[in-house]
Order: sequence, then C-alpha cells, then structure tokens
Amino acid sequence: MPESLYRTIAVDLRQRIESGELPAGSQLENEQELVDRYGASRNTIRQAIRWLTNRRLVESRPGQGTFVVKIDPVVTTLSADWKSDKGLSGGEGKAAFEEAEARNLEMRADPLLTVEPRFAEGIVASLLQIQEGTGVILRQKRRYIKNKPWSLETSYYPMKYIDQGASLLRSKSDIEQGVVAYLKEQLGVKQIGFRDHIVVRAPDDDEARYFQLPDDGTISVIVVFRTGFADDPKGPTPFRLTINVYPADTNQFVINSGEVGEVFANPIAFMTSSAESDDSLIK
Amino acid sequence: MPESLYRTIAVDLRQRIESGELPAGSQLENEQELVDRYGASRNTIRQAIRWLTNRRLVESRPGQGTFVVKIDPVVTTLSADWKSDKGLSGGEGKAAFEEAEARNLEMRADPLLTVEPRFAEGIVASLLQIQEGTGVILRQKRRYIKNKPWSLETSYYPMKYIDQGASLLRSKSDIEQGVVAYLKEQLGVKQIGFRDHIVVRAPDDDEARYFQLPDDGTISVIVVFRTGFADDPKGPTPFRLTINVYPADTNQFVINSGEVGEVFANPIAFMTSSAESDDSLIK
DNA sequence: GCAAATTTGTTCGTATGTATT
DNA sequence: CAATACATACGAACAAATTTG
Repeated sequence: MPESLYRTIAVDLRQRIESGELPAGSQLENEQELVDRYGASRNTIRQAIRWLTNRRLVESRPGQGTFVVKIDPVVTTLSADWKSDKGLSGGEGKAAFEEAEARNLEMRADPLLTVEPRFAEGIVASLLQIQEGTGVILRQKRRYIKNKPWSLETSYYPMKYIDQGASLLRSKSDIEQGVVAYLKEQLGVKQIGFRDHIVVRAPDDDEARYFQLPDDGTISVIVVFRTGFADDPKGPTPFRLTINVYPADTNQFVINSGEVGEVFANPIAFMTSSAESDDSLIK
Repeated sequence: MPESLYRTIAVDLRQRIESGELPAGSQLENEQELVDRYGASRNTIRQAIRWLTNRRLVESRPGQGTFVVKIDPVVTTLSADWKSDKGLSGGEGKAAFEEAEARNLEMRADPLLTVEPRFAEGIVASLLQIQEGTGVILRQKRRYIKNKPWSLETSYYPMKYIDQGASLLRSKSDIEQGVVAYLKEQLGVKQIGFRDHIVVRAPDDDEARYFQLPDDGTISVIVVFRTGFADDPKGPTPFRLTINVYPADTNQFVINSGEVGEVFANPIAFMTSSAESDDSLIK
C-alpha cells in the first residue's frame, strides 16, 4: 500500500514500535544509522520520522535523539452532575481539583493569576451576548499536573459586576469559594446552567510556548468554551465565559448524562496498531 | 521571534492571509514564484507551506497549486436533554438528523450498514464491561453532509440480545425507530444514561481514506465513545457502545447542562490571527 | 483522446547551524 | 572543548497529478 520510500520506512518503524521491539520510552537509531539500515538518504529518513512524529508515535530532541513516545492521558469530567452539583455551584476549578485528587494526580495552580481589563471582542462578546467593546475582566490561570503545564484557563466577566460590588474579581489571587459561588453570595447572580463548546485547533504561539509543544503546529489543542447562564426574568442570560485550553495528545474528556455507574472513567488507550480490522472478526 | 528562514516566510504568508490579501479559497503563488519572491530555495518554501498546512491555513493539491483553506465547521450537540429526551430514547442517529435539519444541512447516511459479528476486545470489552472474547454485533454506518463524508459510526451490541429476540440487529438496513427504542420495545432494555468519552488522535488508514484526509497524519480525528447504560437491579449496566469518528478540523461539539437559552449553538470561528494579545487590552 | 505545459511530490546529495552530553 | 544528534538550508533531478491546447 505505501508506495513511497519514506512511507515504507515509516510503516516499518511503526511496526517495530507496535510489535514491542521498540518499547515506549526507548531510543530509535540515530538518523545516520537509519540511513545505513534502510539505504535511503538522510532527508528521506527525516521525512519518515516526521510521519511518525505527526502521529505522536515518536518525538525528536536535538542533541539527544528520537524516542518512542510514552503517553499517559489525563481524563477530565466535563459534566456538572457527577456529584451533587459541584460544577454548577463551585466552578470548574474546584471540580477539577477534586477530580485530580480522586485520580491521585498532583495538580496545582499558579497562586498568581493574570488579571486584566479588556474590551469584549469577537467570540467573547458573542458568547457573552454583549456589545463589542463592552468592558470585561479577564482572569487567566495556569494549572499544572506533576509540575508540567496542563491547562490554561481564561475567564471573562462583564465589568459591571465589579461596579456592583464584586471587587474580588480584580484581585490577582484565587477566589476561595470559586467565582460562581462568590458572585451568588455577593450579588445574588445564580448560575442555572452552562454550555460547553469544544473545538480542536492548532496552538497559537503563546500556547505552544506554555505547553512546550513543537512549533510546527502538529500537536493540536482542545479548547473548551464554557458559557455560564444566570437566572433572569428574560430567560437564561450569559454572565461568564471560561475558556480552557489543553494539549490534545494528552487529554481526554468525559461527559455523563443520566445514570452511569461510577462517575470517573479511565483513560482510553488506543491500539496504536491500525490492525483492528481482522483480528476480532469472526470468520 | 521566528528565527529560521522558513518560519519567517511562513509567518509572512500567514500575515498576508489574515490581512485579507489572500482571501479564503484563493490560490497562492506557485512554489517557483515563492522561491523568487522570498529568495529562498524550493525546499525552504515547501517547509514554510508545510507549517501553514499543519495549521490548516492552506492546502496543497498536486497539479493545481496551494490554496487558502475555507473552513465551515459543523456543530453537533452531544447532550441528550436538548429537547425532551430524543438522545436518551431515540438514539444519536435520529438526534443528529434532527439537528442537521434544524441547521439546514443536507445530511444523509448510507442506506446499507456494515454488520458483522465480532469478539469483543480491548476498549470494546472494557467499556461494555464484558469478558474479552464475548460475542458482539458490530454495526457501522457512514454519514454524509452535502455529499461529503462527515462521520463514521460504529456500534457494538452484546450478541445475547439477538439470542433473546432482537433479530433486527442482524439486518443491514437502518432500524427505523432507532436501536435504543427497538431494544426497549423488543426486550424491555431501558437506557437510563450514557457516558461520552472524547479523544483526539491521528486517523488510521481506513479513516484517512474515508474522510479523504492527507496521509501524513496532520489532521486529527475526534472520537466520541458513547456507552449506553441500561436499568438493572445491580445498578446501571452498559448495554451498547457507539463510536463516532469525525475529522477534527471541520467539527465542533456542544454540551448543554441545565438551562441555557437556545439549544443550538453556532460554530466558533477562531481568529486565525494569533494577535489576540494586545488588541483588546485596555492600556 | 492525446500531448504538452504546469504544479506539487519524492528523493538524492551536501553543507552548516544549534542543542545536548 | 569535543563529540554527537537533530535542525535548517541550498541545489538538483525525476515522478505524479492536473489542466490546457
């Protein structure tokens, strides 16, 4: 099937990885050795490695070598109803911490947030259903798991809440009880629902730097836009927007609806093999 | 910031795209002209184009040229509670059709399904909570929007339901009322909840062929594992697994929880620009 | 329907730069 | 500092896909 030379070499290397000859974490032969082994030019070998890199099977590090990737995905539950309703009342920060704890992951967040006033634009204005140019407060938080960057969370709140007395929104430190609970206590703004909008795209420069993703754009990020809706005489009204960005190669998401047994699901390990065609077929 | 030549060229081309000088759908200069324009070698030009391709900004077609990509993402609602409870009772097929209709998309499915007996293995056995090697029925359906491949849906049902009388599971044609409703009518198996598990990965060969994705693995697919749970004295018990695969560059997903105003959300168009840093900052 | 022209895809060779050990 | 390994860049040739005449 693979007609071109670099494809043939790539498929052969993939087979060697999947057969266990090259286990996760192990180092490939260097490029010169691969040149000798396959009798191809160095450019062709590099093209084959690029094919494997695009599939997250290997990873090259300058000065060191090329290594078989070991993946250990983190699973995050997006649904709010997994336990009483932490997600609806506490905010996703708290929920994420509790889930991480239940999964035995060392999670932490930067104690300092980036807090900036902005004019609402584009998506922000559109999802919050406010005029472009309206004042909003941006609050950005970095989260880490095992000291490695895990998520970048950016929240937007209409500026009017500060004017109305929710002055903690300006503070650069975390709001203890969660912003949703705080806004309810302070202003009586009650969240009655939310919408998650999930998008996969290439990281921008900031994201690539923060997550230490290769700058060639081959590893995507998953972006979750969560719009919170508050009770209002005119019907559910958007009052907050939280955008979470995660590297797509190491993160999975779960949504529970109705009754589903245990609330926390395990990561799905996909057969790197694409062999799934005939193995399980009853003939 | 971009030190290497190909990065500089790529960023310049990106700027020309985002400024509107090269609108969506338009054709770039050919490689030779870019060589002349930037005074770089053809290989370097091609590497710059690859950088843009990885970000889904452009697309090259052999014999024709390189074109600015026009994206028109499809949004799918995953939550079941968006209208009475079609998702819980009717099955996602029906729900998807109704959503497509509401969005004015021409959606159709192959009238013929692939139906095969299998032995449960790996993820399938694990999510259905059955022994590896247990018999299951695989039902696979292809869906199209505007005559272009949109999703690949593969469902697994324990073989025992056929033995118990749900013989339609063997049929290669669609089950009118939806499988969930059929199993309820026929056997009294009632779905009380489901779990969606979302994963992003590179397409396998079959998927790349079906979706006509480039074989270099740069465009990922989004995979949604939906495990349906049935009422049971021992608690919620998995009774079906539906795996939907979608190309990641043209699909977005929405989950509604609680009350959220309109049920259908519009696609999010991300500023291809990564300029979002200072524009909206109040100084 | 065929041949020519155009355009991207693959492959080789070679040289130099940069990061890590 | 030296050795090693990947990254970038140049030049060249032929192959494959598509459009055009």
